[in-house]
Amino acid sequence: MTDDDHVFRALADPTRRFLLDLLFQRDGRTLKDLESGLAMTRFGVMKHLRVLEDAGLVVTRRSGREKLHYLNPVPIRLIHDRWIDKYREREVSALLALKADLESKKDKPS
Amino acid sequence: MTDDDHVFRALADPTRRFLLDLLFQRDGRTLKDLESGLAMTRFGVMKHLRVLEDAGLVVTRRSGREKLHYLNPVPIRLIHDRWIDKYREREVSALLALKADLESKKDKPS
DNA sequence: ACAATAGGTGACTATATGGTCACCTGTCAA
DNA sequence: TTGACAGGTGACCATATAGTCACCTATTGT
Repeated sequence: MTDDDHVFRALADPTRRFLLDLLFQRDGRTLKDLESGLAMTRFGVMKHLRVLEDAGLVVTRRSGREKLHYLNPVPIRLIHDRWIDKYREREVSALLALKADLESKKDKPS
Repeated sequence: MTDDDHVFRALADPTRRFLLDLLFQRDGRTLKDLESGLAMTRFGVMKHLRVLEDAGLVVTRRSGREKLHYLNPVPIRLIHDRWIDKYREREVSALLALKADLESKKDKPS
């Protein structure tokens, strides 16, 4: 439908989210590299990377016979801005900070 | 699969994103209210709201025979924090601010 | 040159998903 | 109390999607 539709459909699959996690840790990976971390054939991973690229969540650069993949955070940020205004952002940040605080105290109680 | 899976699958559908848009504009709406804005039967809308509620993107409160729906921004924020660290956040914010600046100048050229 | 390597395409199957309908439950107002 | 109203359930069908495979192209190193 619209353009952002690609982004959300791309994020709907757990394998694709895991690929983004891998690229979040370290950019510029090749298909072979990414494939090795997944219990799936090369073709499946390639299809997923194609979807991510069409969505603009991953950008690529060719280097010889290799294709390097990079994470593009812009679409993620736009999702955030769509449903979180300045008012809600303050609320949510405070809430999550409080939660993180409680979690840390649970780990090492005084 | 995991818990956040519900969130991303919920966001994958354009109708559900539109429902979030409606709740972003104004909270506390009833099913009848939301249904009236969509070219779909009541049952379709109800299914979508159910998915959003299971994902935690929408929270509800009963009031007599009505059920009021509210937007919960927390899962959205968690998506953001998953793939945007402090470093990338500065980059992206600057980029989007620049883009917004160019757009505004395109609208009313000096 | 040529074998190995990295990536790519189109077709196919099983399953998941969106949407509708017939029918049911609980609540409000005259 | 009884009809209208808001919401809910389970089954059903058409389509979209994930994953695999046979087969193909381009680049590298020896």
